[in-house]
Amino acid sequence: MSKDELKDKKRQIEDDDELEKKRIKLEKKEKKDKKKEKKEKKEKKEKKEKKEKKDKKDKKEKKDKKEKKEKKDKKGKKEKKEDTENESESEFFGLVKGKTTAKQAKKLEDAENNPFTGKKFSEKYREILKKRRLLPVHNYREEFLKLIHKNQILILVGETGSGKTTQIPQFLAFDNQPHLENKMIACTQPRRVAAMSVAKRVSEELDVKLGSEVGYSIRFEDCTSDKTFLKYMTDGMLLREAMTDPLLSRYSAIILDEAHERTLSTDILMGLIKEVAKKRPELKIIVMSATLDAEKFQKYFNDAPLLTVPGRTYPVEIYYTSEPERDYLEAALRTALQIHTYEDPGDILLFLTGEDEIEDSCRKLQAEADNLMHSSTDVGKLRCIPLYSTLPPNLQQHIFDDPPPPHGEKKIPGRKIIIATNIAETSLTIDGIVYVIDPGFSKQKVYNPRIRVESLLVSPISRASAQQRAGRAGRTREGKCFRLYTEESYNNDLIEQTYPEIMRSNLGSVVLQLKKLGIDDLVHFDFMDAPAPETLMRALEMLNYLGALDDDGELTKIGEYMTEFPLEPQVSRTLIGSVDYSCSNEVLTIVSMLSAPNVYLRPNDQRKLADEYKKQFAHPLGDHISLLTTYQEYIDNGEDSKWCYENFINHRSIKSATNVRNQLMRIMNKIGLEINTTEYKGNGKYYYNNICRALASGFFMQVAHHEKSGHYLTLKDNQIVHLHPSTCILNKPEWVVYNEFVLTTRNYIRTVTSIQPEWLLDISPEYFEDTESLGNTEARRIIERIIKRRTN
DNA sequence: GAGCACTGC
Repeated sequence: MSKDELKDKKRQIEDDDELEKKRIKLEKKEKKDKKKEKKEKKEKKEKKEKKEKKDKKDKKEKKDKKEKKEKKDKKGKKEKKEDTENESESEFFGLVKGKTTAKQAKKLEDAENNPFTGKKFSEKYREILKKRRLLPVHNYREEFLKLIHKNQILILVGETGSGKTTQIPQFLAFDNQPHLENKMIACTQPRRVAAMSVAKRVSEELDVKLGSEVGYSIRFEDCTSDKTFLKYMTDGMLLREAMTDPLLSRYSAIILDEAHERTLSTDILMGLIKEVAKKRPELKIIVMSATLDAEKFQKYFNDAPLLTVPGRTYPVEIYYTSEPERDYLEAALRTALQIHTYEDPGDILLFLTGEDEIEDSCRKLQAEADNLMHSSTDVGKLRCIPLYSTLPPNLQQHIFDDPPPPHGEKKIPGRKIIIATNIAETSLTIDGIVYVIDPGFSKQKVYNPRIRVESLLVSPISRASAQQRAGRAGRTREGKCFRLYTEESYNNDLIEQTYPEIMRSNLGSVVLQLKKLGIDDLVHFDFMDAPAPETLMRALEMLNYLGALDDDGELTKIGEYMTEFPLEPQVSRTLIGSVDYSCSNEVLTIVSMLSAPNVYLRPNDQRKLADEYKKQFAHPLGDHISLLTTYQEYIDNGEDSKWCYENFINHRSIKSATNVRNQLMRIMNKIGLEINTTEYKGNGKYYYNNICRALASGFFMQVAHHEKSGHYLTLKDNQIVHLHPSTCILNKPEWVVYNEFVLTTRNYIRTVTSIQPEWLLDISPEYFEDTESLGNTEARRIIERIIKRRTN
């Protein structure tokens, strides 16, 4: 095991390097291609550029006109007919914007030259085109066009394999012709990889280079140019853009894909876009979803029409248990062995809830299956493969391995079983799965606004999830899904849809974003599903204490700054505050480390050793300083992957911290926040003191006091908490700030740093001066004593 | 003396 893991680790590092190399190669290649193209296209380009310049001028004029008009419209609510008339004048090979037909588009697609580039179509293009036309969505092109001509908003439901994500934006491009107006079509995705890979695919389908006419935009990477008219992006990225351009004026159309996933960003975007639609009647909006929950979307978007496109999947037979299962783990493993013994060849996908559970089950099942194989000549080999997000990518790759070869004299074929978290329900599709085992549970985030704690709870899944899971069995041929609950339970106990994230989260950053978007009345904001009022109140209250909102609920200067950072409010407040404590350079590092996934590796069989290595970074003041030291050591050692490996540091994680750090630093420069540092003298007392004060300046609402009774109590909520065992703090300091409250077997506070109570009163007198709210605690009496001393 | 469903800016 240990050797394997070490190997895997090495491989992981190598993989990273290889990726880097590949990327460089690609970049080089792209440069070469560019040169070639340049030669070939010089003449054409020049002509085109002239034309484009002209067009741009025209467009600018139009824009100006438009803006003027919009202003007028605001005042007098004049009709906007003229606008659309102007735009329909621009022509695209005889296709009139907003009036095109599928036949016309087909003709352009079949032409000699690419209508978007003027370049001759490649052979590859024609091959792909043939396949594209076999996609189910293709039969609905005309219908789609008719609907989008007549309506501003369209709901489109397409099951897996319909081709909606790749085709619909292209269908729209021929009709909407954003390139003629220097505008873009945006298509949002909940995940980065999806945005990247779909953009790549579509650029091939349109026979253009990725990043030119078709591009993508995700955090840390903007792969677009001024030619781009079709942009795939993460939903969070579009939301970011909306903060500086609330009318989304760069876009002529917006497609929200995977809307059924109801991420925080999609939900906010939906509310926002509904508003923008009123102000921009020419903006086209398509909301795409995979489930049959379309009615809700229709209703929300003022009874928008619905287009349903069938998918291309195979039927899946569903089996329920006749009695409820007491122990879903035991039942899952039993079912897996039964399938392996009695069912036809085909791989299995088993859904469990978390890393530990998966690793345990893998071991158990592997042992039992091996036993079975040795004791019976009718059973083949079973290979168990774990899958969860924190698994290194090279280990994740095993899910694509071939099943084990036939075994024994009877040549019984082998089978693989993938034991996965919810990652296999949304993010990753695995082909070749024929059997799905669904115990009906997943870990879900829940938020308790009363004690302001988010935690993960194993909870029953929704019917929509159950359907999604079952569907995983029918991607390559007919499959079977074994649900480890009764049919009655499915119908009566499971909820229809998982509650959207917005109803299960701390809304601090959401509220801040909405304020920045100019939404003043949050309580009456048109959410598709409104969050609990108490959650909103908690968020407003917190932002007020942080100084991001004034007492009237208006965004302050500090609040403005905070919205610039892709960070939780407490964290961005800390970063801004650190400038005043002359340590923004160090705090920048700390918050970047907090943003990255845990950097400390702890391989199962080397835990003690790993802990020993971690101690070299430990600092008596607390874990935040340890993070700082770790990062500084990493930099001092040349950002070396070997050094990481030898010191049990996750290279990928710490590399992502450097990425985040660079981004945050750019933002600080942009808004004019100084990057400063306190001179390190002697034992560094002032240096560290300032850092701890800065931490308290953002996290003063997350303070715990070590009471004489021996345990820590959080201030205000008076929860009994324990220092998380991963902490580097040995002597329990009397006062601490914590980064995270984690609720597992006990209440833990994680990533903890020692502070002084006097600081708290300096930082936020209004939060602490109301000492009654601190409860009947020692902490309260100490605070009261300090106040008294100060007034004297 | 223990964990971390999954994402995103």
